Amino acid sequence: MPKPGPGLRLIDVAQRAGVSLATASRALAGREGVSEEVANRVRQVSAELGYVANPYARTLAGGSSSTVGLIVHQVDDPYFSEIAGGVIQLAGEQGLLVQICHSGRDPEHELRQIRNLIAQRVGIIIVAGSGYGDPRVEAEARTVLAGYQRGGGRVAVIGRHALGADAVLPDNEAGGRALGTHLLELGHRRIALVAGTPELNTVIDRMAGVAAALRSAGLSLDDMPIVHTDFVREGGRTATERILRDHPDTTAIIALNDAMAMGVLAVLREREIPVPDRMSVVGFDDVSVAGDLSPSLTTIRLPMTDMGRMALELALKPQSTRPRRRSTGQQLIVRNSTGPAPF
Amino acid sequence: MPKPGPGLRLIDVAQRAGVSLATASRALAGREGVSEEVANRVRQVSAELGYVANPYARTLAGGSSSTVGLIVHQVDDPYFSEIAGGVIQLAGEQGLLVQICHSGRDPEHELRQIRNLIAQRVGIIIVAGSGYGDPRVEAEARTVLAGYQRGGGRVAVIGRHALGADAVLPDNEAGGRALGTHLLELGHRRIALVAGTPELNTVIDRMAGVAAALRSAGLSLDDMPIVHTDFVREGGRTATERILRDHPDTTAIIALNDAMAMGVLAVLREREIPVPDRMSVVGFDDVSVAGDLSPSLTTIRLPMTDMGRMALELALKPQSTRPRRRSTGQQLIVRNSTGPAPF
DNA sequence: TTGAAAGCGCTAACAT
DNA sequence: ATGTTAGCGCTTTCAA
Repeated sequence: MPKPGPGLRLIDVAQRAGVSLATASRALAGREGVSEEVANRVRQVSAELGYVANPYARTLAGGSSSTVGLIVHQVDDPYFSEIAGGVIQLAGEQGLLVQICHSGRDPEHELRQIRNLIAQRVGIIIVAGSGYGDPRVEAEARTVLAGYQRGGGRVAVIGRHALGADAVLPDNEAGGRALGTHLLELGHRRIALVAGTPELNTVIDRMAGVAAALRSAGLSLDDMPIVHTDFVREGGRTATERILRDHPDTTAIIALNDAMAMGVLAVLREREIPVPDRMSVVGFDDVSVAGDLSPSLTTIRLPMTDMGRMALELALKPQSTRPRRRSTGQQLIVRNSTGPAPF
Repeated sequence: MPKPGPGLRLIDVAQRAGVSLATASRALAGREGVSEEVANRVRQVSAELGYVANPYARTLAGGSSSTVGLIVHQVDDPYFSEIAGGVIQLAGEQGLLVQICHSGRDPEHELRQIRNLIAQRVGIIIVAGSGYGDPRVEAEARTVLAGYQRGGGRVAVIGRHALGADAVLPDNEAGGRALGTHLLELGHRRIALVAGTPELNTVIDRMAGVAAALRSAGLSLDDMPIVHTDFVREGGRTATERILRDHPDTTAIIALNDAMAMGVLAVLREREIPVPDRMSVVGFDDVSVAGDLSPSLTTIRLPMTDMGRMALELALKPQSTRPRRRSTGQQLIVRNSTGPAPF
């Protein structure tokens, strides 16, 4: 609908520079086959005129698309909004535009979004958010992305290993272990796990870390109550209610992300169960509000903004023969939601 | 770079359906000039084949671009991430893609982003975030957007009136008044204002509301300490420190957004100043964590997600002769950060 | 090193 | 109601 905006076309630049369309194109794209002198003149004229290529024409003609597609569960979930912030930041520096869409943590819907982005001919796709334990669920996405990559598209994923693409991997297992160790050191033995739905890889990995920590202390995760609910705040609420009802002697709750931890804290506050005096609570992610909660939350810090940047960085490099992997590191942040076991 | 993805073109659909390119185009676009019967057949075939139009070709040929550009201060600021969530939600329902970029609350940078989006030929531009009191600062953006709209582009803004476009306007003044009234009713008389930078319209409007409430009680904002700092969490911290130092007898602090309120609460917590017993605190926006803070925050609720949806709704309607305006409503949410004045 | 010309896949006049 | 055709602005062979 919008008419030619600036209305400035490459041919205008070419004419002013006294060269042909082809030469102008080559000069601006920095391709070779143009003398330095002519190339400079063209670039100069282009800058003076404030010329910006029409991306539709460019892409249609076979040039590469300068937009990156980003799929997140929900942008208004702080974990994802921080990742998105990182992607947008770096994209801005590189002159790229970012298209964001929601997967709603639904593999079907996610697949649809991936297809959509491919149909939109974005040049880069970044998929953020946990993968699914069941490989069949992701098989199709993997296939589609493989085709896309074969066609020259670049893909990077955050927090999933099974997609055959460059990956930024949060240290979920190490983080889980750090949380478990922290609580054990405080003397807790009756620890409940507020976990997201068990199909999520993130949940599986974080649980494995906790299990490892328990094992080192001669304990087993199998003896602890584990409640699987949605991987969001409300899930944390539900799970906590169930734990308080079925395992009233629990002294510590591990929530596998900060969103769930917020739900946990909310229920404990309503029931007037003192944290950490009667119940310790830990989260995972260290979203930016974690330190402002009531009480401030002990959690594992993941560098979400950097993870977004890293993913785009990977995608910006030429494709490698084998998928690259970058792990993020993690750090235990002890705040006021954890204390010694009451008994 | 990415090759034809599915490689499916409109002509393929047309052939399979046994019609011409033009007919297929008309049928899929829902334009008239095609018999119901043929149109259905084409749509059927298209669906079966999983055809998705190449948006670059479509836009280049003069069709309307199906992407909407959204400019926010920062996506990882909850206020904006919720707005973005609303926009993306509705966009998804409409089959549109959303390109997000950051303005960084810098008018120059914002202007650059607007230009960029126009150059990218997006069909719709949504600008979220406060405008600037000084009309000159926005004059250029206004001009650029006017040109864009003349060319058929659609624009909607959130939280600013001076851009000559359809606008979603938060009830900042009414909200400010509600906050002032609430504190006055609790008996507070020494109220300090933690305000964002005074160039922001949002700040000006919210302050005006507070001033009105005070006036109704025979008081004046001029007699209260007002500290202008950055409109973010850190600004709230700085301002609070200054207030505690210079006006130790203050009994209530009005922060003009929740981010600042979080900074206020953080400082009070560190100084062990009891909230609300010694100091009441209110915020503005009701970001989703407001209820989980320590203590939970009394604030003004704005329907951010809906505001995002509303903005896109406005932009989806054909342009009207005069800019449309929708106000959002607001609601005082009383939580645990406010209580009776201690003296 | 440079230019001319053939598309990329679609929409929109213009014919029929 | 349907088909034909001329572009949209660019990249990229292919010639010169």
